[in-house]
Amino acid sequence: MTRKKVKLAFITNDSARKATYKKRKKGLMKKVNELSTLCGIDACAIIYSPYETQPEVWPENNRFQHVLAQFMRVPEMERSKNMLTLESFTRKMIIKTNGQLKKQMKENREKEMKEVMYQCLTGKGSIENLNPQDLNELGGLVDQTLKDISRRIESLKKATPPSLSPAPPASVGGNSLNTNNVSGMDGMQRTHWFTDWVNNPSEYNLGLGRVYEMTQFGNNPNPIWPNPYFP
Amino acid sequence: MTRKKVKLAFITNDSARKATYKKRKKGLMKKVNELSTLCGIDACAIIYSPYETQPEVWPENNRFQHVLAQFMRVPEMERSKNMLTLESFTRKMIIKTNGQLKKQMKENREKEMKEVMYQCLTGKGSIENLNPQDLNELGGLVDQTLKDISRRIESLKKATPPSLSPAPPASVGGNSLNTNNVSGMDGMQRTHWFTDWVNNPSEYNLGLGRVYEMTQFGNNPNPIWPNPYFP
DNA sequence: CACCCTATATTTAGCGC
DNA sequence: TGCGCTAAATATAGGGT
Repeated sequence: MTRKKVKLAFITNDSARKATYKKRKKGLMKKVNELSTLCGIDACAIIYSPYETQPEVWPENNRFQHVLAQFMRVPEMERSKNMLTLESFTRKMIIKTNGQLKKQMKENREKEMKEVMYQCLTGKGSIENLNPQDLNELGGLVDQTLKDISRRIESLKKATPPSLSPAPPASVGGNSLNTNNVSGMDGMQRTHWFTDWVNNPSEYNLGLGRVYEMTQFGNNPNPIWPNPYFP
Repeated sequence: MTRKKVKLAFITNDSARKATYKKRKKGLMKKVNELSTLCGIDACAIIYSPYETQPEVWPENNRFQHVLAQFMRVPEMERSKNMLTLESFTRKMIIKTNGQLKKQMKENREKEMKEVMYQCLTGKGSIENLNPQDLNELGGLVDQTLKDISRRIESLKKATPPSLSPAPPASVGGNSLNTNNVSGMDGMQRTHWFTDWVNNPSEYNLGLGRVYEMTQFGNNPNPIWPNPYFP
């Protein structure tokens, strides 16, 4: 594999150029969105490519209107014509994004399930309003987790026979654990995304960044048992 | 150091937000330029920030005109007003870029000097048209290089007493060396950049990417002596 | 062509000055 | 405020499917 550093120059190979175009356009759009979100500002990008019949406008099309309108007063008529362009673009985006969404929803479901389990263990939630299927899935998850715990206990027994608890730094209220692990739920993406997204499809590719594995349970490199959060 | 993964959300801390804004704006502009250059297409970005009085338009302002004009027919008057905006923006850019340029020119000079030396060694060039200062600098460089070579020879003597030449793979015409090293000059940026740049200041930050060290001489991790290019 | 994968290249948080 | 630095986080080129 020759992952070389490409020179900043026109790519002559047609297919390579197109591939790069697609990858980079996506990256660029993401960046524009990030900048705009992180800093609470308006920004937009316009891309003219031979690969698309419509100019690729960007981010958050509602904002785009705002930005551009502010930049140069556009006659009403022109503006409405613009709207149409954006609509078709958005429609395409929705199709494109569908695949990602599906996968994401599956991952999210797993995460939610884990959170439910976690909540139950800490007495902060109940399973009363779960439907049969959910309960079934939750059951499987609990089983798996118990197995993981047993395994962990066994390995600890072997490693440090006398003390079963190499106890973490310490503990009133259990806030001693690395916050990154315990409240790792922060990064969780919920299924109601879908609703948000339907209402605001302008969130290109759903703003789905990389989704990180939860680290509370399972075979993570940083197991956190013994865990002060456990009663 | 806690280089954490920032959440994609508005940064509340004012100074942090501004810092991020600046860094990311720069990155974004660079990306727009790269996309446009690599794929030979027109693209632009517009950023509205509270940190600047002027909307931050972007890349290649001449192209920008083209793109935007194509996107929506702008009345002549509006367009010229726009020009003014872009001009002031460019002026600001020039100042901002000056620092980088200076540093870059210095690095470039060093690289050119090395190339001259290299050319001389391979009999492809001469020092006849160099001025006194250049010659002086070249002399210093040659001295330094000779010292480096001696040091390298000494270390090789110690390391492998019998054979002074752990000779690289092979050699008709010396094209056996890793092309990345020998023709590493490819990436060299020349001083006439300055001229190009003056004529086309729209090349934000001069398109100066990271500049890589040459690896032919000096204390690099991959010394290439014995070198078939040496007579 | 659209995706997936992964070795590398680039970008950028968070710091210290 | 801005800059340089470095560890991490991300983006991507090339190659497969």
